[in-house]
Amino acid sequence: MLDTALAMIEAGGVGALSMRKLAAELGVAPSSIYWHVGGREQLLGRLADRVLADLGAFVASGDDPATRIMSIATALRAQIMDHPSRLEITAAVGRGPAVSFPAQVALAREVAAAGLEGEAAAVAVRDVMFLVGSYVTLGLNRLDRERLNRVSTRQLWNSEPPDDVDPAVIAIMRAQAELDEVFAHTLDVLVHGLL
Amino acid sequence: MLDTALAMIEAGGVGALSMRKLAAELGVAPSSIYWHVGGREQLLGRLADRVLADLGAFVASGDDPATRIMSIATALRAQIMDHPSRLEITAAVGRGPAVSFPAQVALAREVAAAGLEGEAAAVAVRDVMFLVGSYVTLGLNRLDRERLNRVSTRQLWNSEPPDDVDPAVIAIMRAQAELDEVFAHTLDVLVHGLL
DNA sequence: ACCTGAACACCGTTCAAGT
DNA sequence: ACCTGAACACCGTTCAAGT
Repeated sequence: MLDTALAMIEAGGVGALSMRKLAAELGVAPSSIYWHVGGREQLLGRLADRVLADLGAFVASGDDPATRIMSIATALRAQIMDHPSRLEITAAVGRGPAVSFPAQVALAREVAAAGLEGEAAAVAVRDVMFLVGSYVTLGLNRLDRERLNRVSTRQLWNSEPPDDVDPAVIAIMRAQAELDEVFAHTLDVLVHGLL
Repeated sequence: MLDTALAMIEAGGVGALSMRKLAAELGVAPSSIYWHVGGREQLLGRLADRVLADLGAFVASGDDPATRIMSIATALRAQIMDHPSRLEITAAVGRGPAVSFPAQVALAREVAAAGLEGEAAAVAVRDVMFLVGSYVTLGLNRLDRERLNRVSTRQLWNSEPPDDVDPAVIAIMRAQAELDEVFAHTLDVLVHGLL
């Protein structure tokens, strides 16, 4: 039953998990599910337990400290964006941050290896973690609205170009912004600034 | 009617806007609303038009370029976090990014004033805008789950402290992370790194 | 111990019928 | 032109009743 629920979520997001549909899928009355797990919230809680239980450890790669730190941040983001339903599930029960804990610990080690201590080290870990966290949240929000015909700011740079801004800049702002690239660049600047 | 709908959203988020409740509030049959606006999505669309129509311009403050750029980023974030329903509404109809357009233009001006040109300028605008955007998204997600008893990573640093990490770092990680502070620090490092 | 049927209180949306 | 009532197809949840 947990597997069936997971499959529904993986197919259409947490919103696609319906108690009645799940019951139908299992060939059982909706009320039967309530006897077993006790409601939608608890069902998601069980799934969250599972997700958090098989969270892998993180290994940094690269030679210099900056590269190693960036490798962890990038790996965490990739891990989540590759399996968005995992974070969706934990977030739905208010345990989203827990997903990042192993990465946070790995990051703390690398930051120490880079020579940072005490508050400077903690601040570095936090800045990087929140950068990943916020970019991931943004990425998931985008997935949610993928089908909607969005009005991006790109279109606005096209339809209402300000006349006192460098045309070269306007031209670039009109192009598609790749979230991956923006993240990578920001991470680069941030990490080098922190060390 | 748009005002009543807006009031409902401001009180409990976009999720709290129910066609039937809105009808009841107006003392009218649900089907009457459909005659006027044609459905929930179009109602939100109308509200989004309104929000986007009275978007104010941005004025930078401060003397040096870095401060001025940061002032815009901070102001945009504050503006959204102060009136989360505005972004919620535009985001619900896939026009969330449009909210940041005036700030984006202001930012482009300041970046140019700071001496950046062409791609370097565009990259700077983008990095800063996405930082704000991602932090705002994270902030709104938090608002959504405010009532849920969240398991933060702080608690995990407490219950499962890794033994090979500097105790001083662990102590700080256990403390409450203020989103505002993390954002401000990351923005500072990023902007100075970009210029 | 486990499952069902029926009910309750909700949704968004449509549409023939009224005025 | 504007509004209603009734209906349809959904939700999550509860609970007495069955086996």
